[in-house]
Amino acid sequence: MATTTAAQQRAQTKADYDAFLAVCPSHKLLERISGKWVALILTALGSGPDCGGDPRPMRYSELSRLLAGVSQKMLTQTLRALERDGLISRTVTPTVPVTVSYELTDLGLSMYGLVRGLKLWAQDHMDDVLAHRASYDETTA
Amino acid sequence: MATTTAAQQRAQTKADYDAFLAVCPSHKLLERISGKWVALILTALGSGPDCGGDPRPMRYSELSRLLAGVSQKMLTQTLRALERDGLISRTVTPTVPVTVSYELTDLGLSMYGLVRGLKLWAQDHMDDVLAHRASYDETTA
DNA sequence: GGAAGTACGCACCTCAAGGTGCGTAACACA
DNA sequence: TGTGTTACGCACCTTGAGGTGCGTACTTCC
Repeated sequence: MATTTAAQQRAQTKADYDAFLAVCPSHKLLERISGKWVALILTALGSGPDCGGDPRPMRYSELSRLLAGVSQKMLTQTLRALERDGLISRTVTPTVPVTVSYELTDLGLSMYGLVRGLKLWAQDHMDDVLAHRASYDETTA
Repeated sequence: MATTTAAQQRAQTKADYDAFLAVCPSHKLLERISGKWVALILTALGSGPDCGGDPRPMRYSELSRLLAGVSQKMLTQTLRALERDGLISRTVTPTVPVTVSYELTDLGLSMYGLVRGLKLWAQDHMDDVLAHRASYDETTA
């Protein structure tokens, strides 16, 4: 058959789209930023422990205490991933027990700006969203 | 024992933090926006099929063809969730085969602005990130 | 008469993100 | 002697987001 069926056509289109998604920069950004602890870490490093100050380097144990819910494994894993992407820098000081501190790079600071934008939008509009959600559930139930 | 041990103290702090995360608006926003197809749908409805135009209502089948990778189940599920949150509106026209069209609400349009911000950042900085990632992998391997 | 479109619902399955728990080497403090 | 801290590595396990496939009720086109 020289003619392609509609099904074949759809499969091809879908494959093309998947390939597009695999290289799409926006998609990769969402993958990074949507990690469960990424935004929390960026915010901590970008605005200090009180979430209202200036960017400041922090130690591993300090982050661990601040983000009390994070497991050590996930904290390490997330920090490594952010360092890999050039968003934070890792500094080891060989004191008696080793001291490791993490700091936002310029690129990381720029991404923190994005996260802060998300936070501001959430503060402004998220209660609207939750109100809609509640009323939807009410009328549907 | 009247004194709390260090372990008990940590457990309490972690419980408090988990409770905080459960109601944190920013966290809820991230949960919504990081769905695999959410940003794609918002972008489609917010800037037309060519990703460069104006907001425009679209039919279910039109979205399905545009986002060629999405399964019918996920498309329906995501649209429902967005409708539940008051971000899009669903309109049913009882033609011969039913016609359903989806459109951004004002709230959804506002969230689309956020997504567009993410897209612009990605276009500007994501190759930096990927470059860092590649060089990190190179020196580590 | 078989294929295709319209907008889904439902049941089942996979896979990876994230969590849990244990071990470390060297030291301080009680 | 035992508990705590520092910054992890490693092995195992759970959970849920997302995917796959099938069915529908009606119609139109080739």
